[in-house]
Amino acid sequence: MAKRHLSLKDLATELNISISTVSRALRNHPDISPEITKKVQDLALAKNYTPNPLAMGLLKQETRMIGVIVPDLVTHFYSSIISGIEEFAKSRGYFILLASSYESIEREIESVSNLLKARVDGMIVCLSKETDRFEHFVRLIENEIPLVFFDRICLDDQVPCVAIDNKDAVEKIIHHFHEGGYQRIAFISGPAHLNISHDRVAGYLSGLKKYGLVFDPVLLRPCNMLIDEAIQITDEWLALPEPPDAIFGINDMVIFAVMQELRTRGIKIPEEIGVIGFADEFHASFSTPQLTSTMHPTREIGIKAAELFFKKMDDPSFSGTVVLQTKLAIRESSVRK
Amino acid sequence: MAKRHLSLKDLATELNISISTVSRALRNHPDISPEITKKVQDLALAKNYTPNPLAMGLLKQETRMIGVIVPDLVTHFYSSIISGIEEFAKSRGYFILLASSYESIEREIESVSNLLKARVDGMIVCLSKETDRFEHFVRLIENEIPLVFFDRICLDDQVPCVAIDNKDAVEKIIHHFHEGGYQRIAFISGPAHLNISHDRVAGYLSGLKKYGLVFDPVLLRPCNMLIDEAIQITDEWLALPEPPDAIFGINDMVIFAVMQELRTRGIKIPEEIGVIGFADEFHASFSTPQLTSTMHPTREIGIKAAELFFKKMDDPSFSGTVVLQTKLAIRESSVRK
DNA sequence: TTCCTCTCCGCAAAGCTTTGCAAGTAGAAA
DNA sequence: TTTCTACTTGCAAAGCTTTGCGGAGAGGAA
Repeated sequence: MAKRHLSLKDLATELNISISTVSRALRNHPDISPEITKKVQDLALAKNYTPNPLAMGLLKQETRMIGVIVPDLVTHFYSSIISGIEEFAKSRGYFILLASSYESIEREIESVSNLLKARVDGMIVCLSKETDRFEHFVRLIENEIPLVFFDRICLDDQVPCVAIDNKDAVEKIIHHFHEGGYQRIAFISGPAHLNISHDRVAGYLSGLKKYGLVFDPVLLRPCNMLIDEAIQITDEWLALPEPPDAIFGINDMVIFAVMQELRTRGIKIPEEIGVIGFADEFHASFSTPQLTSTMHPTREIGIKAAELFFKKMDDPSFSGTVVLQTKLAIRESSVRK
Repeated sequence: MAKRHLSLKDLATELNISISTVSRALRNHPDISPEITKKVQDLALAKNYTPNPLAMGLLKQETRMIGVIVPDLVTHFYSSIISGIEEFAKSRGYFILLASSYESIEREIESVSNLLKARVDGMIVCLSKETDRFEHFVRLIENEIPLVFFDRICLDDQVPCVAIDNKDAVEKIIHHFHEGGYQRIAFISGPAHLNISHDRVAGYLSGLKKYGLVFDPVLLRPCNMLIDEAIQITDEWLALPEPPDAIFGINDMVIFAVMQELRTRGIKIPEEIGVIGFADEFHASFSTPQLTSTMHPTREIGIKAAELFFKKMDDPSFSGTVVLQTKLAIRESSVRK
């Protein structure tokens, strides 16, 4: 199809000198005379020569590509993080090879394998919601392939991770609800094996305790992050003799589903039930009522993850988790008039 | 850093045969005896050998990577299309190299250049909103590098394109408003040089005519797709002696800004002003009131774009625009009770 | 004049794969 | 026994770049 790209050989032929001289001239090697150097560089510029990354990669044993695996591409949370990673990577001359696990561990494993086949220099990953075993990542570690996790993390004793302060984030939510006079705070959590779930549950328990609220096991429900499930749970709570007066959930999906269900049933937010989500600016601001939510520093997460990635490249023994703080953006859905 | 990947040489050394024999054995070449073939394949499987794409690329003059340039990564519209492209590409054994133009023509040009340096086999692109000159793409065409545009397109006499039926989409909107008794329909369009703008304007004009509505130039405003601008335009319309009774806009951003402004001013949707957007399911369904909107077949756009890409690879002379139909999802924001 | 020392440039290998061609062995035919 | 065919396998080049090392030429010193 495409015409062949220009190579050193082409330049060398045109100038009637050897390939190695051209190569050296382009890198300003002192062995090469100023005249030839100039002639070569001028021609390269005029003809728009760029070195062939395949050849370089073969030689240097690197592709300058980072594999990025996310649960999905369309959720704002992930696309924003990807955007951050991409920006930082680009500044270092690296490209991103994107793969989606579609929240499935099988496809996650497949993605790891595909990226490996593509010879990426390393990977930045957010676990799928199903991921409760990690052999596919252990294999990477054993082969000393740089790896970084973000948000949903594991193996953090060996792998650099970027996470938010999940416990603190939930305590902030409890605090805010408590201040507004809400008493029975319900939490739709995620799959138990995910760090974001149990860290947030920890925050839920410690938060309740801290503010002298009673823990009712009925009001803590794990879920698989599906809309129908969230609606189902909401229904069950509303059927309780003592239903909750506040609900928060583990992500956008879940909490918007709750809001819609409450609205369908004519339950007023925030008067009857206060609602808080983990959502992004755009969604939260344009919903009605505007949604109080924990704001993730998404772009920062991406940039930090990329930063750790390069650190890991330089120092294979590097690990440790960077914890970023969240901010509770208080809007209408949790503030009674 | 990472340990070297396994190569044919490693297998050859281990089996005490030549590299070429290993290569042939893996591809079931008839010249190789069944015993050796089996031995090689077993070892390759056991050791998890995968061919080095850099070497293959160098040899075959292809990278099996497609460069994808979008205005941004975080808008659902684009991420969903990317997801579609990725899926189709993966099924063909291709990877995607992602780049964002951030709606800037300079960064778009830079991205084209970066992807070229990375030696992608071709590109799939959605123009930035600023893009009103196309030399950077003409250069690709001249070098016979496969190129496909989607949504915001140009050079469609030489480049395969995927677009939606913009004119028809807007006519549907006008039709629906008209049926609901709305008379003064206002349209916040986009930059004049984009096809999506002028095609939709064409639909606006033909739609008004078709349904016997008067065209008032004041109610057709181009904008640069910024929130503040949309709010500003809304304000100006509301200050008119005869304000519009229906508004639709060129994308999510714009129309949510309008809704928020109307809400701030206590103007009832859809009773006083009907509103329709070009938005995605998720946003539209969870807003209040639920937003009537033109649904893009985003995933299909992505898949189709990828399909055309491969067609273009096979046949360099191929071009032509595939037009996909939209559907107007009627929800609350445009239906008076 | 002869030898030494710079200066400047080219050869060749390595990194990995595919593939045309040459070469080897074994068996069969003469 | 000799020669030819058929069957297997290996050599080497190409695709592109970097770099150690060897070499050629020029100039100066002895």
